[in-house]
Amino acid sequence: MIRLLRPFQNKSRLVLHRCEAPKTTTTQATTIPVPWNTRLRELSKQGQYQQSLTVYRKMLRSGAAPNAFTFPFTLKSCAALSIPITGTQLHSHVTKTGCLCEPFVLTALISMYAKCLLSEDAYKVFDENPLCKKLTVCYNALIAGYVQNSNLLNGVSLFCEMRRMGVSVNAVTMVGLASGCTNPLHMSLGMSLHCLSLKSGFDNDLAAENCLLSMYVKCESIQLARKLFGDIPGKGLITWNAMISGYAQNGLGTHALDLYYEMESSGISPNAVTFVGVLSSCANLGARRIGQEVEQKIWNLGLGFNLFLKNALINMHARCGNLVRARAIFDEMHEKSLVSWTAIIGGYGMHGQGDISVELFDEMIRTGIQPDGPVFVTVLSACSHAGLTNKGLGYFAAMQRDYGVKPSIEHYSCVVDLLGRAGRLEDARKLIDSMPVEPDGAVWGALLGACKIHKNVDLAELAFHEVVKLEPTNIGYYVLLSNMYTEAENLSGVLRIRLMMRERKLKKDPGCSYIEFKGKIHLFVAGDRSHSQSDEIHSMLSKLQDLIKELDGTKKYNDEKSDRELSSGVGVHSERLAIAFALLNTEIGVDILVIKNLRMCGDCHLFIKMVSKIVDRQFVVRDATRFHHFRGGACSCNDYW
DNA sequence: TTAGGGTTAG
Repeated sequence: MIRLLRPFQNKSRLVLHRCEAPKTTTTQATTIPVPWNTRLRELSKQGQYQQSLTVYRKMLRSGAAPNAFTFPFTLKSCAALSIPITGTQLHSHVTKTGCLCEPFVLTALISMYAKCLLSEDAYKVFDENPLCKKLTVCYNALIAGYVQNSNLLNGVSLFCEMRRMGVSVNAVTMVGLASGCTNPLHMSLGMSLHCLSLKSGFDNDLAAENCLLSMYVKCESIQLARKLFGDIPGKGLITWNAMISGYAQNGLGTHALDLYYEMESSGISPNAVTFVGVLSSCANLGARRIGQEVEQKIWNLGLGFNLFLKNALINMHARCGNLVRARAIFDEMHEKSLVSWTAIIGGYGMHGQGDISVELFDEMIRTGIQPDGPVFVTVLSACSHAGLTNKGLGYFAAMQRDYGVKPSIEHYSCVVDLLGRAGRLEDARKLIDSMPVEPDGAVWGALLGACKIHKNVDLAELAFHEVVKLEPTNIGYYVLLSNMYTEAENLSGVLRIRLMMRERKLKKDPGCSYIEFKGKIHLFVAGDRSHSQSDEIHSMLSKLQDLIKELDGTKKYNDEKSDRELSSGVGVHSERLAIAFALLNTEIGVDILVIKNLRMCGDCHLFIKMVSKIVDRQFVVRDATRFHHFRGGACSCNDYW
C-alpha cells in the first residue's frame, strides 16, 4: 500500500500548466530529471502504475504541489491497481487543491471509484458536483463505471437521463454501453447502439467500431460481426484481433486461422493478443504443426514471456497431444496463474492421467492459490475419466465448505458422470433429484452415457425421456439409446427411436474425423469417397481388415460388426478413413493424431487397437471428450460408446 | 471517459 507521507505542505494556488520538478538539492527529487507531470504521464502510458504512485509520493516529499494535470495519472494508477484507499486519499488531495472544478479530474475520480468496484462512491462524486451533470465526459465515465460493475441497467438509465438533459452523446458513450452487451440477451440493445452509431457518424471512430464488433462476438452473432468487420475501412490491429478471437471463442478455428493468414498478408503485424486467439484455435482443431510454427514465431518475436501466451501454449500442446511440452512450459513458468494450473490439470485429465491432475490440484492449493469454479470442473472431470471416484467426491464436498465455491450445474453434471462411470447409477440419480438447481440436458446426458457403459436400459430410458425434453434436437442421445437397444437386441426399441427421429425430422449427424498433414487439415466423414486418395485409403483399409482377421485367432474382433455397419448405410467410419490416410502418408516413427468430433464407438476402438499392434505405431485419437492412446494392441482407456 | 487476450463438464 502506498502511504502518502507529507501531503500538501504547499497550499498556494496552483498554476495548472507548470507543475514541474523543482530544482532542489534533495536526492529523491534530483533522481527524476523530468518534470513531475510529464514523468507521471509517461509511467501511466507505460502501465507502470506502482511506479507512478511512488513518483507522486516523491513529488509530495519534495514540496512540489500537485495540480489538475497530476491527478488524472495518479487516479488512473489507483484504478489500475484497484487500491481504493489510496484513491480516497487522492480524492481528499483533489478537494484540498481545489481541482474538483476540472472536468478531467472529475472524470478520473469517477472512473477510479468505478474501477475499484465502488459505483456508489463514483455516483457520489457525480451527484455532488453540478458540473458533472453538464459534461459528456462525466456521464461517460459513470456509464462505463456502471457497465464495468455489471450494472448495465443503471448505465442505460443514465444514458436516457443524459439525452433528456440535452447533454451530447459521443462515441465514447456508445462504447461504454456497448461493452456491457455481453450475452445474446443484450443483442437488441447492442443493435440499437449500432444504429445510433451509424446515425451519429460514430462509424468514423475506430474504437467505436471495434467495440461494436466485439459486442456482436460476445452476443454470439458471429455473422453480424463478420459483416461489420468487412465494412470497417481502416482496420487496425485491434479490429483484426477482435475478429480472430471472436472466431476462436465461437469454435470456428479454421476461420480464425484463415483470417490470421489474411492479416499477415495484408501487412499487419500480429501481437500477443493475436497469437492467443490463434493458439486457442490450434488447440481446438488439434492443429499440432501450425501450433508449433506459431510457437516458434512467438519466441522469435520475443513474446514468449507473456503469461496469457504461455497459458495458451500449455493448452495448445496438451490438446494437440504433446503433454510433455505442455508440462515443460508449465514447469518453466516463474509466475503461474490459476488459468495456468487449470490448463495443465485439464491437459492431464484429457489424457486419462487423472492421478497427476489430482497431484497438481493439491499442489496448487498448497501454494495458496484460491480455486475457482472452472478449475473444479476440470479436476472433477479428470477424476471421472481416471476412475478416481472418492477423490472427486471429496473435492465436490470441499468446494463450497473449504473454498467458498458454490457448485454450479457444470459441477453437478461432472459428479453425475463421476458416479455414473463408477457404476453408482442410483447414487447419480439421487444426486440429480437432490440438486438445488433444475438439471439441464448435460446432467441427464451424463446419466444416459453412464447407463450405456453399464448397460442399464431401464434407467437409460428415464434419462433419455428427460434429456429429449430439454434438448429435443440433439441427435446424439437418440443414437445412444438406439445403440443400447441394438446391443440388448431390442428391435422394437430401435424402431421406436427411429420413428421418433423421423417424426422430429432429425437426421444423423455424420460426424467427422480429421488429421493434420503438412499444415493442411484432411477431413473425412463416414463413407466418404471424395478424398483424392480415396482408392488407396480403401485398399489400405481392406488390407488392414485382412490382417486383423488373420491376427484375431480368438475372434475377439468380430467382422460381423463391420459388415453390419457397412450394410446400415453409415459406411466406413470416419476415424478409420483418417487412420488409413495417415498410414499412407505420415512418416514411420511419428505418432499419429486423429481428431474426431463425436465420441469414439466400440467398433472403431477395437479396430484401432488391432491396427496399432499390426503396424507397431502409436495412434492418439482425440474425440469429443478425451484422448485415447493406442499402442501395441492396447489403449490407455476403456470408455467409449 | 472508450475498443482486442488464456482455463471449464456431458
